[in-house]
Order: sequence, then structure tokens, then C-alpha cells
Amino acid sequence: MLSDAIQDYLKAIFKLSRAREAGGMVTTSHIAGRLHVSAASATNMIKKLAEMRLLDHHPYQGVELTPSGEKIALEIVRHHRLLELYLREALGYEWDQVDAEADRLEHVISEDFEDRIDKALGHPTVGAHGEPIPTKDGVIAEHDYARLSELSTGQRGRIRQVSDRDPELLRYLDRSGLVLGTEVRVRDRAPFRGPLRLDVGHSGEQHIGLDVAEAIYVDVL
Amino acid sequence: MLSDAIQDYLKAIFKLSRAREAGGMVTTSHIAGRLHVSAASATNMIKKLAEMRLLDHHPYQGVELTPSGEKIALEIVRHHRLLELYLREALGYEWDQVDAEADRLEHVISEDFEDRIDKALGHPTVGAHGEPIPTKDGVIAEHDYARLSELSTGQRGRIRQVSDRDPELLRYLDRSGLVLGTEVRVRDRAPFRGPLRLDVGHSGEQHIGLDVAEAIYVDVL
DNA sequence: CTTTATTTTTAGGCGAGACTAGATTGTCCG
DNA sequence: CGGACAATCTAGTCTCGCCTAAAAATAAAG
Repeated sequence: MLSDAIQDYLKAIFKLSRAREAGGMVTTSHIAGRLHVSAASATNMIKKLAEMRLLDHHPYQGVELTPSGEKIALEIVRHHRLLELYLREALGYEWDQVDAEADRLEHVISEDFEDRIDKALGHPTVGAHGEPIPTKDGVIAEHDYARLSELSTGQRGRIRQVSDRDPELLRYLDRSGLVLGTEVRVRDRAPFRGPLRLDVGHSGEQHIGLDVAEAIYVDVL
Repeated sequence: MLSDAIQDYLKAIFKLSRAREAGGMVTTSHIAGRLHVSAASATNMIKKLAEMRLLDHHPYQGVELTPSGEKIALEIVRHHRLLELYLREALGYEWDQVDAEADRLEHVISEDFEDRIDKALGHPTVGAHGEPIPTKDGVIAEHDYARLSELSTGQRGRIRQVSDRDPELLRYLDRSGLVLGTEVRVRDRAPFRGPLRLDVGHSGEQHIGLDVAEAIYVDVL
């Protein structure tokens, strides 16, 4: 059985390698930063994981998950996302609270538990924040959503996914009506990485910063 | 935050002190046996818990939880029993599977999670095996059920609680119709700790060993 | 090309919680 | 009362996952 720490590292590396698209290489300090541990601790764990053939370590360059490492990471991600959705759907959790609870639960649930909540949710394919849920045999759907920040003036999109990293951000999005499924239109973009003016749904107008817009993924309409 | 190990020790000591009723003293080897660790490990942890004023250690005699130790134990037991019941009611787990899953979940759920499942279950007072569920402020109901093994020929009782220690036993009870709420009558008791012959519900007759009968608690009718 | 700044790795250590081996205490029995 | 045996405790060790401090490698800048 893999320890919680190992699972956390694999999950973090997997997510970072996705975020840093196409580059593939994830550095020691990225991992350390994400997990709030020192760089030395990350190096130690990396060496151990390389020993276990769960990742390839290119010293001073970065790491890359092996297929078996990625398989395990996907199992954990599946646990996490099913749990998030279950907490929301079955227990009424708010959008911004599910991540923290799922982070703790994901390490301890059995296969049986996983199957039961999967069934209770009707075998969902996307999680509480729109992220794809890997299948049981490790296949994850690839969506090519655009970041809201990439849309130009006049373009419309439907919100399909949001970053789950920051609960504060999620609460802000919720208050602003920027939830999954909502249609938005870019009315205006201020220059020099300035804010966007948006039409949100049928309700109203919102001004959001570019950082926020980068955390929102849309289908361009 | 108390470690999982500490929580496990406190829970084990609490349960053992209940089982060994009135005696109060729980020995090192009882604890070690229950937790599947060596006696030396148990001694170490006992010293640590005594240091933390969670229990009183009378060397070579045994231990007794302090009020604050018992408070913590009750919180864990509450988590455990609410989880067991939730797994059964909401996710369709079988009687014999809930204990193992709850053992892992009990350490990681938040107060919020506890409150939500408590509410979803309608603030239950007894768990999946009939055990009383401590309240949030650490009060546990005391039932004075009789052991089925103590009933004499001709006496009737209603099953109110069963031991949750052994999944195998629970499956056996389930197959035999010896579930919570069932009425039973002792038709006959064989001598020398021999088996009991029972009328179970309206269905049929069962022969059960005395060990089994000791694990079943009834209201005498 | 050399200096400087940053990142990564190495070295050494610490606390938790388990273990084994061996010393100690308590109990029971002749 | 004195042994014998079981239970308990002490001492010392191990693994895991984290840490800090210092050394080494890389990258950037003059």
C-alpha cells in the first residue's frame, strides 16, 4: 500500500504536468511549493519514487511520471473528483468546501466506496468544478476549453470548468454568477492585462481581473 | 491535532473498559491485542498518553481514561457509529462491511461532515449494530440489555444490539435471521456451555453456539 | 569567460510509532 | 516463603517523512 505522502506527491506531479502543458517536466520547487514542503524534502521523495519506477528523475531538470506512476495518480484524482461531486450532490457542500474534505478522504476510501458513490452519482464524467473524472481503468477525457482570458471582445462562451485551487476564488465566482453552464460574453477588455467587462447569463455585467479570467475555462460559442 | 494512532488507542481503551465492565482497569496486553501491536509499543503509547493527561497509568496494573481522554474517545466513537450507519443507510453497505470502512474514515472527517451525515440520518441515537451513538457533547446512552446467552429456557427477547467485532459473525447472524429488532425465544439450552435452540422471529428454529449468543444483546420480553 | 544568483541535491537530524531483546514486577503455587 | 511463569516495562533500533544547513549544478549577467 502506498503511503498518503506518496499519493500526494504523485497527484501533485500529475496536476502540475497538466498545467504546464506540453512541457512535461515538473521541477522540484514546483512540487515543493504545491505541497508546502521544503525543496530538500521533495528531492528525497522524488528519489524514492524514481527508485520505485513511478517517475523518471532527470537531476536538476525535473521529473516525469512513468505510465505506472500516472496510473496511480489517475486513481487518486478519480477518488478526489468523485468525492467532491458526492459531497456536493449528496451532502449539500458548497463549491468551495469540497476540495479540502476530499483531500483527506481520497486516501482512505476503498474500491467499494468508490464504486458506490460512482453509482449513486450515475457514473458522472465531470466533477464539481467541471474537471474530467478519470475512468476506473485510467482514461481521462481531454477537453480543449479556452481560457476566458483568451477570448476577444464580442466573443461568447459557456463556462465548462473552473480552477479548484482557491476556495476564496470559488466563493467570488459563485457570488458573481460565474458558475458552470453559464453563458458569458466579453464586452470589453482593458489593455495592459487589465480587467474584462462581461455579460454574465441574462443577469448582469461583471468586471473581473485577468487572473480570475485565466481560472475560468469555456466552450467558445 | 491528535494523530490517528492516538485516536486508535483511546478508542480501543474506551471500548475495552466498557467490555470489561465495572472493573475499569484495562491492561497493556488487552490494548496491544486489540490493536495488533506489540506490548512494548502499547507501553510506549500509554506513557505518552499519560504524559498528555488523557489517561492514568498504574504501572503493571492497567490504565483508565481521564475525563478528557474519554471525551476524545467518545468523539471518535461518534464518528465511527455515524459513519457506519451512513454507509449502510445511504450507500447500501452490508452489515459486516461497515466497520472496516468506518475505521479508516473516522480519523479524517471534519466536524462539518459529521454534522451533515448526522442530519441526513435524522440525528440517530443508535448505530448500525444497535450501539448507542454518543452525542456531540460526549453523552452516551446506557442500555442494560441482557446477553442472549443469559436467558433461560422459555424466555423471550428482542434483539437490540450485536457485537460488531467480527464480520464473519455478522454475516452468519444475517443468514440466520438474527438481525436487529427480531424477537427470539430460547427453546432449549444444552448443558456444559452447549448450544442454544432458538425460535427466531416467525420463521424458524436455529441452533447457535454460546459464543454467538454472548455477542447478541436483547431486551427481555 | 567569469562572477553571481537561483535551484537542486547532499548530509545530518528529529519526532512518531512500530519492533526485538532483555530486565523487572506481580501472581500463583508448592 | 521462595520459585516459576506471565505480564509489563526499559533500552535500543528501524523506517518514514519531514526539517535545516551547506555543497553542487545550472542559468544569467557583466
